[in-house]
This record gives sequence, structure tokens and C-alpha cells, in this order.
Amino acid sequence: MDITHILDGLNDAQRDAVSGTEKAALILAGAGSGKTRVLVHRVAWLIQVENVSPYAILAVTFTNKAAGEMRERVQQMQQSPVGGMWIGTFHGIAHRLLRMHAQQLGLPDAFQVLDSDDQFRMIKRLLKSMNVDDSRWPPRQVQWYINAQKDEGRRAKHIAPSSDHFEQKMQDIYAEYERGCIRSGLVDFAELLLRAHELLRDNDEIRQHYQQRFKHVLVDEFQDTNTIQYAWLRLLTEESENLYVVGDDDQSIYGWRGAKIENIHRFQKDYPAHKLVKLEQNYRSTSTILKAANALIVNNDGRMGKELWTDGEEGEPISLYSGFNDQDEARFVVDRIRDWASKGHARAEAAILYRSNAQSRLFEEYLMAAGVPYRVYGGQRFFERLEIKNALAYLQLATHHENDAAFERIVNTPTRGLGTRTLDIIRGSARAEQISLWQAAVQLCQGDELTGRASNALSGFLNLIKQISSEMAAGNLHEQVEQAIVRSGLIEFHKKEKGEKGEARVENLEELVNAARQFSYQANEDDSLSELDAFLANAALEAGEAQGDESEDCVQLMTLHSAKGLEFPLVFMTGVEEGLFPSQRSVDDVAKLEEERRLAYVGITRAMQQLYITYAESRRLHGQENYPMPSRFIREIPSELMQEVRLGTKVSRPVVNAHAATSGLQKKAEGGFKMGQRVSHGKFGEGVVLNHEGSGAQARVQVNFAAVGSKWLMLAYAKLDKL
DNA sequence: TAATCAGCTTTTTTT
DNA sequence: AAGCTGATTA
Repeated sequence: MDITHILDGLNDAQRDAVSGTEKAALILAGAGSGKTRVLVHRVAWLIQVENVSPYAILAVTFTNKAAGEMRERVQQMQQSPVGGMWIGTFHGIAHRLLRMHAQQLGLPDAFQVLDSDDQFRMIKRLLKSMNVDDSRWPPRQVQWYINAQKDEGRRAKHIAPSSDHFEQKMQDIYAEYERGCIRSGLVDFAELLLRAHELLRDNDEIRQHYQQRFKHVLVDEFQDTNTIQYAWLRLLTEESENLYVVGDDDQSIYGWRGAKIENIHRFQKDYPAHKLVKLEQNYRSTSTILKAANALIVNNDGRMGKELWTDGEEGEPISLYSGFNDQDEARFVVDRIRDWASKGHARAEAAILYRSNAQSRLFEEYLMAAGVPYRVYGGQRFFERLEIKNALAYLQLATHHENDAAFERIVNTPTRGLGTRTLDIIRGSARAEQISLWQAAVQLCQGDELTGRASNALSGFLNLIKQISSEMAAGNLHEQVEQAIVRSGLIEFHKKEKGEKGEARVENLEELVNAARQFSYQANEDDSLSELDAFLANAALEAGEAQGDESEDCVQLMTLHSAKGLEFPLVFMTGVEEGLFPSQRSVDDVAKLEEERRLAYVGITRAMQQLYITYAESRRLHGQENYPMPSRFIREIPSELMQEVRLGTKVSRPVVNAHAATSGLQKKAEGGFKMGQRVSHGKFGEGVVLNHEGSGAQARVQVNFAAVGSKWLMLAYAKLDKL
């Protein structure tokens, strides 16, 4: 067997990782160290060298993009087809398992996937019907609570009753939510994972079947796994112990979403015979950039320990720019990008990274003004658009009458005279009798509880859905979709909307028909769905691209989070200020602060050739002027790696003391109350000056008092003593 | 039912 | 600042 093509072109560590014979393996893959390459070559190694059948391999990723890329590259390396191999996202694979074993799980065959928007709406309705005070239990928070429980593998019935009223109410809502989902045949994202776990845990035969089938399980981005995902992997591999995980503890940035970086440590305990390989050679960035990244990340505790290096060039120093304000920062960045493009580089090689989405606006304004094309990542996805979700709801309700989420969404869209009163009656009746909204509506139409007008409107709606339903028996997928859209009246509804919005929505609906035409799905031996159900599931599990036109040469704008996994020759890491990055909510919690630092690490390591770090001395945030300090992360980068770019001149000088010289703390308010000044007030006690505005008799300062919180005080009246 | 207004909140995001 | 919600009004 000629194995040279599998190992050729790999460095020693990569070869070690690809060809390991130990059962389990933990590959700590630093940024830009060829992680995907190792995974793909490992699969090839298993199949071609160890003669493992593709049928016995399961490869799991987090995003559809990563799964698609991996499938493509595996197929490229493989001379023979790899049809039997499972490659997919955690959620995609869980969905597949649930479909195949719906009966054992007590799920309806045609259960529907609830995306987070559906889930949110469902929770809102639930709170209303339970008469819960949604200012004490805001739907967002309830949603967060439920998902967090599920991510930890906890069912409502498993949670011990609480003496705390707030907590207990959360539990009650969770229990009620579960009942509602079951009644309507709905499964949310977290539920997919939870059910997949329970399936293996509670069914010996099924567990053994998959344990025997998947002799090799490979996981990408392992540091992002949550509790339930890890438990599932554990069940699947407890026999074979062949769990091959690739990840980077330094790039764990999803802790706030339930990812457990501790899983890496648990892995080391649970798979004692594992092989550990560190991939530290970086093929992406200059050594200057890597030195900066290394110096920053050593400030975190409890790391697995890794140091990136390259045999490439030292490259340019990192440029540090201190904007006079946020607009100046944006202007500077856009100027640099025009420079870059004028030297013949592609605009698409430049990326502007920021901590929060709100920051994109200014950059967009300045890019637009300068006529530089750009693309913002992370907007709304195609299948998440309102008009698309409405159209899909028609399809869902037509095929699955019990789907309450779909019923609620379209019962009065387009408006057909079914107001709050009628709907409350339907909801009340459904709730009282524990039946679906559809069934309740059918009963009410026959009874005499409704006024004639409401009854007419409602039966009109029911008949419309039935009609769409019967028409859908025939025709292929795109005809079914088109038929439903036309019948629903959604096109006319959106055409009536004023402005370009309605037009765009009509276009999107037409695009949906197109998407259906292009959708291809073959039911295979262990996985059969109607084409329509497959299309609907796909819409929920893969929401599509945020923006369509990738063709043009565009500057790339995105949050630091969405930049993970990408690389750009020219990177601007912007808004690097205390309170913004690290965000205000992270500064007094070590764990959160370390996650912010990892985010900065991710940002720095996106850059291939040139990295700019920018911050503003003054920034408008939530409509208020702020004077932030430069981020502590700047201080953690050795100054010899940076040069400060000065405004207006081409001369740049080394960074000497960027922090003291440019700190917002230096700005003085009226009366000498600068920010950060500790003061004492006769009534409120001691505090710290946070902000100031106005001058003369109008001068005010904002003081955060230890005892009473923050207050705005007029300097002319308040007696403040400096401490 | 639609339109308008005051009040409130404000990271990060995939599935 | 901006977007969303709830309430009020036409």
C-alpha cells in the first residue's frame, strides 16, 4: 500500500497525528496549523491504510460549512466513493438518528424542527397562556434557561423542586413547554441533542448497534462541545474508545453558549490511553503576529499550553492606531483599505473585525461614502426571513395540522379578520382540552361559541389549509411550494407593503420556489422522508447564507466570533477598548475575561501579513459619549512588536507608552473631576466618577456610588469631595 | 386593523 | 441611536 500521498507534505507533528495507532487522540491544533488537513488525512489513513470501512466512520462538526468542506476534501482524497461514511453537524446527525428511531423515542414520524425564532415565539405564547408576568420572566431569559437545562441534559422532571419562587416558576414553564412541544410534534435544537443522547442511553440494542457500527468517531472544534454533546460522544465510543478529537483550548469562545472547555480535561481522564499531539507550527501568519498572539494568551490560566511558531518571515510590525473618536477610527481604517486596494490588492483580502455588531454601522457609512464595496457577515439568513418563515409555515401546517407554531404564525397572516379575541378563544379551548390549535379551531367552527364573522373567517382559513394540503398530494417539490405561496395570498400581502421592503419580500418568495427547485434529496436505506419534509428540515437546520453576492471583490466586515476559522492578509481589529473589548459584562469575572482574551487571540491570529489594532478615545455608544481606556489586551502585547501610527503624517514611531499617553482618564471635566476620580458625597457616600458632560453651570458628572449605584449630579449643586 | 408614540434595553451565534 | 414592545388612538 502506497501511503506516501497521505503523509507527504505534512510536518512531523501532523504526520504523528494522522498516523497514530492509539485508540483515542487529542489533537491540539493551534490557529493556522492545518487542522482540517489533519482531520481529512486521518480519514484517508483509516480507510486506505487501516482498511477501515467508510461505513464505520463518523465525523462530527459544528457548522454546515465545516461539514461540507470536510466531505468535499475527504471525497477528493478518496478514489472510491465514501457513501457509507457519516459526516455532519451534531444537530444534523442527531436529526438523522431521531428520524430513524422516532418510534422508540415516542416521536411522531413527521416531527418538525423548531428554530430559535420559532422557539422564542412559542415561549412567548406559552407565558401568555400561563399568565406569567413576562417582566419577571422575560421570554428571552426563559428561552435561555430552557436551552441551558437541555444542554446540561436535564429534563424538567429531573430538576429538584426549588423553594425559590423565581426558579420554581422557570421549572414550571419548562415543564409546560415540553408538553407543548410534544403535543405539536416539535423538536427544538437542544432537544435534538438531548433526544439523541437519551436514545443511546436508554436503548441497549440501539446503543450497541451504533457502538459497533461507528468504530471511529472524529470531532472537529472539540473545545466547543457542550455537556450533552460530550456525553453523547462518550456513549457512542465507550466500547471502542476510538474517539479522535481536534480542537484548541485557546480558541474556545462559546462558553456563554454552553460550550465546556473542561471537556478537554474530561477527555484526558475518560480516555486514559489517548495520544496527545500539539500542532504548533503555523502556516498563516508572520512571526511578529504569532509573537503577539502568544504573548497575549499566556495571561490565561489553566491552558493546555501551546506556542505558535513559523519558519516564515518576521513581517511588518503590528500597527496601533488611536482614533480621536469612533468616526476617526472608521475613517482611518477605510483610508488604509483604499491604500491597500490602490496597490493592486484585492479588497476581499481585508477584514474589519469588531466585538459587537453595532460597530459595523460606522464602517459601513464610511465605506459607502468612499464607494468601497463591502460585505457584512452575520446578517439575517435566507430561511430566517419573515416572509420565508411565513411561507414555510403554510407548508408545515398543510402537511402537519398539529403544528401549533405554524398555526400561530399564519392564522392571521395575511390578515383575514381573526383578531385577538378569536385567537384567545381558540388558545383557551386548546389549552383546556389539551389539543392542538388546529383541532380546537375545527371544534369551534362547528360549535356556536364564535361570532358568525369570526367563525366564517376561521373556517375560511381551515379550508384554505385543507385545500393547499390536497393540492400538495400531486406535483413535485417546487410546484408544491409555489402552489402554497400563491394560495396563501402572501404575494399580494407583501406587494401591498409600501417601500422597497415589500418588493424585496416578493422577490424572496420567488427565490424560495427557486430554492425548492434546486433542492435535491434522495431518501436512502436508513433515512426516508418526503421530499417536502426534507426541505423543511433543511430550512431549519441550514438557514442558508446571510448574503448572496459573493462574486464582487468586497471588504469583509464581521464580528470576531464569526471570524473564527477564517484568515485574511490584512486585518483590522477595531474598538479595542475597555468596556467594549473586553466587554463591560466580562470585566469582573475571571472566566469571562479569559474568554474575551481568547477572542482577542482569535482576532490576532486571523491576520496573515498585516494587523492593525485600533481604538478610539471617544466613542458614541447607546447614544452617549464615552471615553474608554485602551484595552488591557493592547498592554499585553509587547510594545516592540507594535508601532503607533500617527494621524496626518506618514511617520510612525515605536509605541513607547501608549497607555498613559492616550488614556481617556486624562480628560478633565469641569472642576477637575476626571473620570476614575474617587469622590465622596454627603448623602450617597463614596463613589467613582464614570462620565461627565456640559460645562459651567450645566456641568454634570456621573458617579457610581458604592451604596446607591450610579447617579448624574449637577456640579453646581452637588457637593463632591475628592478622595 | 393599522398607525403612531412613549418607554425600555442594549455582546458574542450556530444549530 | 435604534429597534422593539405595549398601549393608545384613528
